[in-house]
Amino acid sequence: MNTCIDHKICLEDALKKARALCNEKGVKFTELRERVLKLIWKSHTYVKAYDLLDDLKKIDGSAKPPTVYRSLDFLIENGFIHKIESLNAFIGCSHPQKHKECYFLICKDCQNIEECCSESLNKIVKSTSEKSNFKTNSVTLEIAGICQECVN
Amino acid sequence: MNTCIDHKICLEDALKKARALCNEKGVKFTELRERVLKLIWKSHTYVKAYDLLDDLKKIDGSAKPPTVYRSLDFLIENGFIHKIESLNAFIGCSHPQKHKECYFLICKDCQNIEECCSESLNKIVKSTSEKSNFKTNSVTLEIAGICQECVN
DNA sequence: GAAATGGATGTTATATTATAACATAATGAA
DNA sequence: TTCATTATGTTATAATATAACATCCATTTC
Repeated sequence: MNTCIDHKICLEDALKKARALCNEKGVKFTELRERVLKLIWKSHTYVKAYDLLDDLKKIDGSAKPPTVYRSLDFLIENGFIHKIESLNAFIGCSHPQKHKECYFLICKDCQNIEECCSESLNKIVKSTSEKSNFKTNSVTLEIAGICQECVN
Repeated sequence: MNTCIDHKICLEDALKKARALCNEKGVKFTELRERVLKLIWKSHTYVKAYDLLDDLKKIDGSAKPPTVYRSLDFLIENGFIHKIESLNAFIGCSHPQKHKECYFLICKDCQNIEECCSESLNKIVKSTSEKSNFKTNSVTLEIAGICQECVN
């Protein structure tokens, strides 16, 4: 369940964390990257790359696909956003400090995505795949359905 | 772990099951659809739509993207193949009779994909998402890594 | 058997998602 | 300052997927 009440706080929080982590890692949180992260955090709904591009163009008319995709790559690499594979879309990460395997609850009604972590679920997924003697590198777990708000 | 020894058997088995299920359901297993299913079952590695298209063109020079995508849609709808979201690729389903939620072990080395089912894992995923009062419709669980063969 | 129906396929065009390759600018280290 | 590196700009194109309309073909209904 999404606990966001004042979304300004989500946004500020995400930017603050990103700034801090970039500092810590010695990577650059450039104006462009910040802009893109802001646009992604406009809401809790997922965002498509070319919609981002349209938004960016309003600020900088010269923005082009690589402008967006490079920023997305940076933000993903550094754990500030996630790609939602089943939607070819992107969503802000709510805990980039302790970025690790998480899963996503994708509401088909309101397009909100909730990012969740479950240590026990992680363990079970890993141990299940290890039964097949499979060496796991990454797990994509995306659950589509209807969120609590929309069920009611 | 993939137990395929004689792949002809996998292929024949898949075709037989598809024929039987189409009969049962009263849907048409046309020549085109059979061709596409055969091409997908050429191996246990995942297949990309436009590679399929190239293969199809060798048989029927007039094949075009919709030719492939329509067959893929049919095969997915009827549970004969799966789409691998994290790869934009397709793979045959090894148990279309009792088609249900399964997960995929995707080897980044050999491109083989193993389809697995775990009733207990299913249950845990569902119950975990229900804790968020989320009404689950579909689960995408794709695990990338190195398969047993390739580890050795 | 003719006509009507609906599903499958053919065909053209285009939408959507993403990257390659090379040019230029900005930043920071030596 | 020069050099190296990283970031961004720019052009072009690759890769993935669907819309829309035409035609064909099988089945049924008369």
